[in-house]
Amino acid sequence: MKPEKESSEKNISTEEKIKSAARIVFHQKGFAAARTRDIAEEAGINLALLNYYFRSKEKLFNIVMLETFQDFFSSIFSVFNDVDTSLEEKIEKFASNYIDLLFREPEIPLFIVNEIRNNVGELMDKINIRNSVFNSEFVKQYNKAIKEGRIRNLSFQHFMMNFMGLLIFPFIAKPLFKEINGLSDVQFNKVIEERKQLIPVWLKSIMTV
Amino acid sequence: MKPEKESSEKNISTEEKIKSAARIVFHQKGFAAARTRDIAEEAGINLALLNYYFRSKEKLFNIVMLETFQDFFSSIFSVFNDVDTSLEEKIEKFASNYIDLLFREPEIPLFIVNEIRNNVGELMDKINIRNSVFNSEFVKQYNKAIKEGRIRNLSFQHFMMNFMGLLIFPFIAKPLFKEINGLSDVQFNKVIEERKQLIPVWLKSIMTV
DNA sequence: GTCTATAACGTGATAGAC
DNA sequence: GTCTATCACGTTATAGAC
Repeated sequence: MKPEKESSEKNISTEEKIKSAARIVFHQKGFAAARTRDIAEEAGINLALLNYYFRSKEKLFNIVMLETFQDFFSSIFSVFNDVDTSLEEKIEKFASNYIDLLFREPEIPLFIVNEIRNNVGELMDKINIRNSVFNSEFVKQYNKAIKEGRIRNLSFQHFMMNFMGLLIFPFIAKPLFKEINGLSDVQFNKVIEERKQLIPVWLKSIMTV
Repeated sequence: MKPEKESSEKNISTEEKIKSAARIVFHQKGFAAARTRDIAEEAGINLALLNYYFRSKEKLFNIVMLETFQDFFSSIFSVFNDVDTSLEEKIEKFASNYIDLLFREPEIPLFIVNEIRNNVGELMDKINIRNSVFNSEFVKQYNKAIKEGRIRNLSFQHFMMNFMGLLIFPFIAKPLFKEINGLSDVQFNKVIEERKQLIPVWLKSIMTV
């Protein structure tokens, strides 16, 4: 009775409708606060169909979560593994690309961070992010630059915390920053836009102090 | 029937027991995923007592949230408004104090950021953080330093995003950093401990580039 | 004030008609 | 495949005895 190998247009379309509705609702509310009824409504379908296609809320969530992670991290590694760019160019390109990505999907960082905490391990194994990072062209170039004395001998751990903190945290704490500085959405985005250029400059100054 | 002005030892003690149990559970799981049964069990009391003292899960949550915010932000402003320290000293002291605070209560940043998003406004008004920041001694010193040309003309918005991002983000993304770098809890804490000294140095180099 | 028992409700999931 | 109606269960909240 499960629609496993079906390929009629209508079938695929409905399944995708549910999945993309689930992305929206889960990203916004997290697993616990999201209701299957919200997802069904967002998708414009009946609640029963959700269970027909995905069997349970949890199974649907796991699919959404895994896809979100893969999307999010694959966009990182495409820049990190480009063999034709220097370390400095990678940093600039990454900052710019990543901020664009966060403009498009600003809820993802908080979603990822929350659900990692509730999952720990089970998920991490599936995407094996550790190896992807350490075998990347970026890390090789980073270590080479240190060996050649071109940048300060700062552990990659600190570098990553700095880079991600500077890029991602403003999105995570967006409502707080907006309130403190009295910014509209447009003004906030303008401040973030400036950071595309600023963050690489700041990182460079940190690395060469 | 409500225990409004009661002051017998036993009464206060039970109310406090529930509230501090609620802090623990809410901080860990957020509002939606926390169950009143968890809180009652954590407090070592009967579930009915929770409703007797606080009327509802939501009312209890609002109290916990407000107190958490006040604790968290008041610890900021005590450093920011010390008139006897320089800008540089405030940055050093704040970094050190704040990291110690986060060691003690590492779930708070994620809790705050999540619940601000689900609340927006209603909560912000109550603590009026905007005025507290802009009237602080810290901001005055920051602007004075710019006017005197001692530091770069970088808007306070960016400075705050940088400072908070460098300090707080590692705690928010702790499981991710631990996994990527293959760190134990002890090793992770050691890395963070190093940042107490490093972050002020980095900020200074950013501000004088 | 504190407990047990239970009501009232919301939510995930399924049966069965079409 | 899609819908309506309903079940089954977990959770919040309350009534009432002590």
